[in-house]
Amino acid sequence: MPHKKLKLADLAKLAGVSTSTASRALNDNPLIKKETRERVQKLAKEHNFSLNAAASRLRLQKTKVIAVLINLDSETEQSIDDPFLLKVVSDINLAVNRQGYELLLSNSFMAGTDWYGYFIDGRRADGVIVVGQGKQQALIDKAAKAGMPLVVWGDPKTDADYVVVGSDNFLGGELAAEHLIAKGSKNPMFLGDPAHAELSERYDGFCAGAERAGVTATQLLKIDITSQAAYDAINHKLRNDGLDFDGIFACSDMVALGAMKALKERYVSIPNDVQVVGFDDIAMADISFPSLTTIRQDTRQAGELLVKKLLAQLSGQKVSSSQLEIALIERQSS
Amino acid sequence: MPHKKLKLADLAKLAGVSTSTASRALNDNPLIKKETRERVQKLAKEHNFSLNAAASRLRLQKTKVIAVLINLDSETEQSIDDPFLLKVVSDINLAVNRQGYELLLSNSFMAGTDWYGYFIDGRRADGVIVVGQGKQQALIDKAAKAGMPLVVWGDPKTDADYVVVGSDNFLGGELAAEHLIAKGSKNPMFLGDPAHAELSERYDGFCAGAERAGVTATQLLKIDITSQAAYDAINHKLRNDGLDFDGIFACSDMVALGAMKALKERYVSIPNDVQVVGFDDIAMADISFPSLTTIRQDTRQAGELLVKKLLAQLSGQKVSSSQLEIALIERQSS
DNA sequence: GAACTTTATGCAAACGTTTGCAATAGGCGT
DNA sequence: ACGCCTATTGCAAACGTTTGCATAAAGTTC
Repeated sequence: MPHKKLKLADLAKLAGVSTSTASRALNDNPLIKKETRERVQKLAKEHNFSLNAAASRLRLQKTKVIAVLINLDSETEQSIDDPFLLKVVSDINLAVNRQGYELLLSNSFMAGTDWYGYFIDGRRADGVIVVGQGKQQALIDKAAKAGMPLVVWGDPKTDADYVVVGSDNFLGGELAAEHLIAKGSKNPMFLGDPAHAELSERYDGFCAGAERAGVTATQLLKIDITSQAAYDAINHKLRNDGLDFDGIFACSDMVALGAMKALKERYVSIPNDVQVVGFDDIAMADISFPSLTTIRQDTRQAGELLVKKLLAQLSGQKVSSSQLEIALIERQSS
Repeated sequence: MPHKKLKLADLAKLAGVSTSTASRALNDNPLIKKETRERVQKLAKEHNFSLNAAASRLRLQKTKVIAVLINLDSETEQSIDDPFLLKVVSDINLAVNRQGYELLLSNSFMAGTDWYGYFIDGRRADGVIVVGQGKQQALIDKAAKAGMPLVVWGDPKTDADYVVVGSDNFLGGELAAEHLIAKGSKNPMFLGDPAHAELSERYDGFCAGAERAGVTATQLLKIDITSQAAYDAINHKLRNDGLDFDGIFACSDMVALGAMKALKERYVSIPNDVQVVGFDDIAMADISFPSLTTIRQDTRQAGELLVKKLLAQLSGQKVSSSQLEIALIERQSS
């Protein structure tokens, strides 16, 4: 039997009511007698009826869709391979669904530069969650100014007129520095690129924490934030400067893992010669050997909060940025 | 200036033409005089005009959306954390966009059990890509029988009446076995769970390859396919049986990494005492120490092919399952 | 029993596109 | 001048919901 597609009107006919009654019944509108409502709903289930979302959206001017815009750093079209970002997206997905919304996965390639037009005017989504501030702060600003319901995963200390949710990166840096020093490190080093908003917070926190713990001279090894770059940089540094550090605070776990590989290859003992602290707490942190001490970002709560704030905006409330709590997870690398 | 939302009719008025002409002009319909077309298009750009997707979909009965349905193995609602699956999704995303489609990220939580009704009747998507056959083969079958445009990422040897794209898992197993043995392994072991369709192929290939290379007695260590389970299982085995194997073919890189951690902790040298080969080639394979020899799955090509086949279905063509080529990437662990 | 309220339902318009068909205008051959 | 063809545009219907308003039936009050 070929699939016979029913519309609301057909369902209504089956139930012996008008289309309007059927519509209201499906929405559990108390205007309709309870008995009727249940009859219609039961019939809908039996026939696997589902509303035409396109028609519904057109009529309601609402999509019940949230777009997630992944802000790739690179200009070149390429897939995301940062496991942490993917984890964030995955947790957003869950939170979105839990609120009865659907998730449109997008990127600047599709959205172009006029995000408001594309998503909102185009009735593709009711609001947007931007993951990663990347280099497109200007576009985010523009969209926010146009009044687009918008929440950004990034550095919550960003001074902008849009809402940002992110971890307390400064505190994370502090914790890392204090931990390294408490574990005996005299020459801790920061590995990352303070040019990124979030990372600069981590670096500042790192310096502040170190100073407070009595270590004023911290090194900064500036690199692209990939594990490959970390690997190369540490190799290069060991060759040139020798082992003039005894602790590393890496700006992400992937960077930390890259650094550790270089250390291990050169028989630098972790944590005896060099202690390492990462950031994110991706799955690999626990599986690497030695396992990686790191600052955990609570992605589950992040997803929850991002969505909650976006929905609040949609219902007209004024919301503000906020920070997520973080925690140091101590493992073997320190 | 508050954002003034224009509809097609407004744009038409601006251009001094009728709505129908404007519509056709935007679609580059040659019925319309070239000059007029260009005028309308230019005007659209200037005013950041974008069509109301809801209205368009309603009228066209097409959404230009492809849904990606992530088939979680576990019953419990939880986020995906398998980096390989995420990579697949990410590459599908790119391929989808390249074809001018949008990507609806979904899961069984939203779609319920009547996928056809939800996605197709509900006009949420034109077709669905299922990632991971998981335990819901029945649901996939049902959707396929209902005539839903559908492509599955999984084991292409699956005998089902839906289209599957996946790697040549059998060949992967063979390559792994041959490589291990060529590198001197006498007692290679498979680490994984042959209950899964894809993994059973890998296991069968592994056995066949070993046999052909002259090793008839291969071990099988059956585990949940997580790195934690692998870690635990290897630890347990070393304690109970001692080191009675000298090669591991892990069913995935994550499993391999978990196993390697256990080996390293007990000072079993890789690759001297035990050689390890993984499967997938996730980013971590290269960064782990020692770096992991593995069978690379070409996720980029996978995304491309999945989308291509789905679109072919949409245009009424008959398509069949197909296998992706794989390659052994030799690194330090073997 | 008239006037009024309450409860339950139906009618019809509107959301913004796309497209078959009709219409207009100009060109050209006879 | 007439018919006919082509090129370009416009009219109006349709896609399937949702909802303000009208309606109808039934209950309540005086």
